[in-house]
Amino acid sequence: MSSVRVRFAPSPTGFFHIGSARTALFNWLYARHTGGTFVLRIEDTDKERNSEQFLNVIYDSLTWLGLTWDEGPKVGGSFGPYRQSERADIYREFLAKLTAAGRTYEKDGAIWFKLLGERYEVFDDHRKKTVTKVRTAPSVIDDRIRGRVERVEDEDFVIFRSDGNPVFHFVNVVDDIAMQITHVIRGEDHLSNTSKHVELFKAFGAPVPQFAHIPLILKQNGPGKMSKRDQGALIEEYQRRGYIPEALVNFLSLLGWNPGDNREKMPIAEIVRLFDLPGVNQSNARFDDKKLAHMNMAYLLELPADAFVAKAREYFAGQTENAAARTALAADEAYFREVMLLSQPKIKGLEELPAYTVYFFTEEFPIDAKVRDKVLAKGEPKARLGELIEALPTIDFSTDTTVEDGLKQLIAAKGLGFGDYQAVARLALSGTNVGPSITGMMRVLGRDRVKARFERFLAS
RNA sequence: GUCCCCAUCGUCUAGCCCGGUCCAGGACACCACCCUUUCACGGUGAGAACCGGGGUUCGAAUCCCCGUGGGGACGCCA
Repeated sequence: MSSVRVRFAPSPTGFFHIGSARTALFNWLYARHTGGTFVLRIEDTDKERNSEQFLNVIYDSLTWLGLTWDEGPKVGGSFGPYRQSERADIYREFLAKLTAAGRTYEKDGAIWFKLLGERYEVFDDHRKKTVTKVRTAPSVIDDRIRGRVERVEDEDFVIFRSDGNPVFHFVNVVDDIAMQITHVIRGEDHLSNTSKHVELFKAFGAPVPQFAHIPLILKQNGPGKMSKRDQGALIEEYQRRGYIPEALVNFLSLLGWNPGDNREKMPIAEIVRLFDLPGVNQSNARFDDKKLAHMNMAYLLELPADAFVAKAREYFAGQTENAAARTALAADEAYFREVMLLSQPKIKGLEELPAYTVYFFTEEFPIDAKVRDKVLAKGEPKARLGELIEALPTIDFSTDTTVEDGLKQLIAAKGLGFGDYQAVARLALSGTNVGPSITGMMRVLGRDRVKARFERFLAS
């Protein structure tokens, strides 16, 4: 194990979103790439806005994505506790050090961090008030992604609120020191905070960690960075919609990073092998759900049969509000499997499955009126269906190929084309014009059900 | 307003560090065609970009400067 220690430090103040997941992923990737340690630390110092529900969403989402942490809540570690709400003593201790060094003062009931340098007053246009500034040397940040960044930190800031709770900048730095974090990999929105953090590290006499500020993910439509309210922003939404976590991770890894060649779909082990901080882009990336969906389809397509059926079953089980899903789940297991495998090469996402397969599980499936009119308008579809019914006893239903052979014999005998039978048979069987191959459909439905549906359609 | 970051097809990006191999490559999306038993998958092809202006240089997507544009920060939120 290398000496690299990175941390992902979310605060449970809202649902877990894409941007947070990507930050977690890049930390995780760096830890795995270097053989280092990935620490999960919960920054829950703002008692007003935290909730256990959001905390569980963080655990669930990280676990679902496969971003397992080496130290943190649930798994422990030698630098715990890993929830800041449980580290009050540590913060008091560190505060005492700062106070002993003469770097703090009290104002309005809060404790402030005192910058070193000459003080002067100036009117701040933006905040519309007079503020006290300090002449300080610029903080130099040697960022592993941005390069050298200079920023002047010229105002004292609060480190303990008047309610006695420590503030983000303080706990963040204290914990990075206490947990011996070597690399701080976080969103670029923190770049301007970094000078505060550097001043604190220095005041503590602690080594400043390596910083790596990754680009932000911008919302797909409209200006600004992606926020929790945006369409498609929440990880749990993808979980609910049956996305393959590996596909989401693969997609996320490509938002701001690439392997240096044209490859996109890659196993996670390969991403881990190639990932490094200097390879991360400096510019923000716009989220593109179409590309994500495409990646998901690619993963779905190559899932082994057992895995696909298991995923499908899991997805259906989660759709408790969906009548089609409930009905499908109640069906015979082997039959369910056949239906799913027939559909696997056809769908773009698991969420299509209940509607896509509804007619396999019930006789009460909807008939698409437009398709019906279209099919009925051409040729003599009902006559063809009658011929099919006659031929049914001679068709071998054991495999797709035998069904196909049977159909071909009929077609040859009548001197017609496949298309003359396909559309009407499909309509009678499924009520629509999209679906798996007609031969596979017939085989899975079975002779009796096929016959009944053909006859019912003729009678209608 | 101040400070910081960024800038290649509509989008994600390769190329930039180490100027010439780039009339700029790949992917998603879109369009056309092919495959086909519907719908997809797949295949082939088309359209589509170096933000603008200066400079350095024999030569700049690549280096420098200035604009402009985009993003972020400026909380007793994190």
